[in-house]
Amino acid sequence: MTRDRGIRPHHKKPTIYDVAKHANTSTATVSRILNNVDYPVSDTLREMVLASVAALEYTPNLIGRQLKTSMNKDIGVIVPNISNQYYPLLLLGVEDIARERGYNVLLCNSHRDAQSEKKYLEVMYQKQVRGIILSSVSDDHEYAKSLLKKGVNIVAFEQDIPIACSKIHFNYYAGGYMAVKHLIDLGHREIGFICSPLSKHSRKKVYEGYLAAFKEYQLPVCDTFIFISDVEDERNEQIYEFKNGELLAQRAMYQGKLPSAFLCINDMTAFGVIREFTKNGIRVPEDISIIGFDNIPTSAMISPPLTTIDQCTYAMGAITSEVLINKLEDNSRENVSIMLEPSLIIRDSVRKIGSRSSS
Amino acid sequence: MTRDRGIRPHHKKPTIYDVAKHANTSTATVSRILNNVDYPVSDTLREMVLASVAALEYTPNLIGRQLKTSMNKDIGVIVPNISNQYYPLLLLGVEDIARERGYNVLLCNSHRDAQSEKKYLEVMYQKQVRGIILSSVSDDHEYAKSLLKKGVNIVAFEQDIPIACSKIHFNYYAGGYMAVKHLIDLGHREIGFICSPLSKHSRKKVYEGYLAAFKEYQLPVCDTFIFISDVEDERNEQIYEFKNGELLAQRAMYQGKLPSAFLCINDMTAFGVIREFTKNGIRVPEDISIIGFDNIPTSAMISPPLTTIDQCTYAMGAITSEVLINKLEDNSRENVSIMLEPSLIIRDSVRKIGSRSSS
DNA sequence: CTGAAAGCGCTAACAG
DNA sequence: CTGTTAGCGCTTTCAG
Repeated sequence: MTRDRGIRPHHKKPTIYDVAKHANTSTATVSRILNNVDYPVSDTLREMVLASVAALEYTPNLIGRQLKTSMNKDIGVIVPNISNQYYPLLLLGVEDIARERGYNVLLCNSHRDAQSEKKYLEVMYQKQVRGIILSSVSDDHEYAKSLLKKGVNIVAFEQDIPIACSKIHFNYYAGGYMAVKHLIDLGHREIGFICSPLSKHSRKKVYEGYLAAFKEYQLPVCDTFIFISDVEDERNEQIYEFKNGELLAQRAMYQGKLPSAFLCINDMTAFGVIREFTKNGIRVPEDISIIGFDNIPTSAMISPPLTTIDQCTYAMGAITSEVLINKLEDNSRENVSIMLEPSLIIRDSVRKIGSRSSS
Repeated sequence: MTRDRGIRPHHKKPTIYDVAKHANTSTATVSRILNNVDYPVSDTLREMVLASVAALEYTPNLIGRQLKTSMNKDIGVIVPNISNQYYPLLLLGVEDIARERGYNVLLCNSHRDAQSEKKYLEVMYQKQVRGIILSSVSDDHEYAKSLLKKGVNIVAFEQDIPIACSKIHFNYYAGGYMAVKHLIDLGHREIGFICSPLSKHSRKKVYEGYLAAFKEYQLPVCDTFIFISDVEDERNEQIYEFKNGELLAQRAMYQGKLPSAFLCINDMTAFGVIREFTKNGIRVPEDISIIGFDNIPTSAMISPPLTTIDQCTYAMGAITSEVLINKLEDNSRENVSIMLEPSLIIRDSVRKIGSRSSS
């Protein structure tokens, strides 16, 4: 006997039972029709059910369905902070692919707090999310590891996390190298480096690439042109990077001699550097060339438009999303480790210099 | 008799039944302990249950809980496009309050497509989301209205949507007025306006405020200084606004006489205007003053730092979130309509001019 | 203080 | 082709 739910109060949402009753059929039939399974249903019934669905304004309850099927179509994304211009682009890539394949995105900002990160991971797990894109800030990977063991799929975004999952990397080393090579090709020999603390893997790699280019061209590295700050402000990284650029540019100026070009660890820092130089009458690129890193959207919109290294952020997001969803839909897939390559975006903040700059 | 689920395969997640069995008690007790309800439970049992939870690494399944309780702790947010610098800030405000009050955010980018918007609304409804923050792009409000009728709470963000819900507005009119007043106070008399099409309410209001200030000061509006483009590109608004600024600045230059100052409809447009002028040897603010609108983060980081109207985006997000959650937790609350006021951010892109500029 | 059992809305055997 | 029914994991009466 069908369960009798009695009269449903008016404010309650209609369920599949209501539809079945209204169409004089069973919930099984309704479910079959609604899910478009290739299961034979008579046209008469189909029409009636569809009519009832419309009449009752019935909408399936995904919670009920999920409880039954354990089919979850969400992917969780944890990023440090979406107000950093970098992440929205990433997210857009993730979301576009997700939508294409029928997934929804659950976004969480960890605010660079390991506590928050863990809490969000927990919530996602409790919500039965089966796939997570993690741009982790935590040093403690135990929880992520345990999720993996529990069958959650994780794709690590831009980090060397010692857990067995797919990883999406960016070749920062090549980016640093490429930037310096470009400068050298344009005649620069004294090339400085402006950077926030080398506490992050990405920064270290850019720096290594920077050094490698000198070696490759058998050019001397001049330590006095390397400015690396030693304090970090995790709370407000955008402003921080900018201010850091200002500060180090100032320090460089006070020191006396300037190189003919600077590589900045990211575009935001480059903005600060350019601002500080401009303020002091040092023109970019006439007096000094600046090259950034990241290619955030605004880098094309400042004066002068910034020459920079593109990180193909959107594409990274799209690929990350794809790797994760592929795994979700075919668990036999192997974990992969993908590294994306930089490309040089030439704009107006670097100039060619004819001769070796006087020393 | 308790349902016997038999032996649970190893890969399956432990359920509350497993915990109960392991602790030699009932699911009711486990549930009570886990939910911290003030229900008397003996210390012995509590300890045993907690031990079992730990031993089995049990994590409650929120889907089961939600199906039972109809308690959903998500709030949906639909924005046009998060890659616009404006929205991440908004979202951060929304999320901070949400987290504080135990809610999670479901983010969706409508990409300014009414179809997408509706689809996301549907998905949210199906997921039993009870509260939605909607920055709508659709002209068809029928679906939103129907959701309202079905008990979903909606807060409309920055738009005059004809449905009975709470609304959060920004006083664009006052912003436009304030910007022009600032310019006038600094001696400017010929003040131009650069804007994308007046198809949006916000732009119209800024324009009205712009005009109102002239009236207030009994100054003539000079139509030849007003540049409003007539094509819109919804797909890539950031770049579009920038290019629009470049284009209209160019048009202004070709036309011959320039005003002493321009109000730009948003910071991105101002970036384009500044870029175009700078490229052509017209200095900001020495030769022409520029004031923006929005106060996006990068507006402080360009050269010169942009004087602009602050839209307190983060605060708007926080308030929106609060209004929504208040309603969710106390449905007797009345709908409110809140308007936030602009404030002037003085930086370096506007200069004082001593005398009336020669005509 | 504790436990049995009834469902929340849905799908999918399984039996006609 | 159609319908009955057993749960998915959880909370919460209700009865001890």
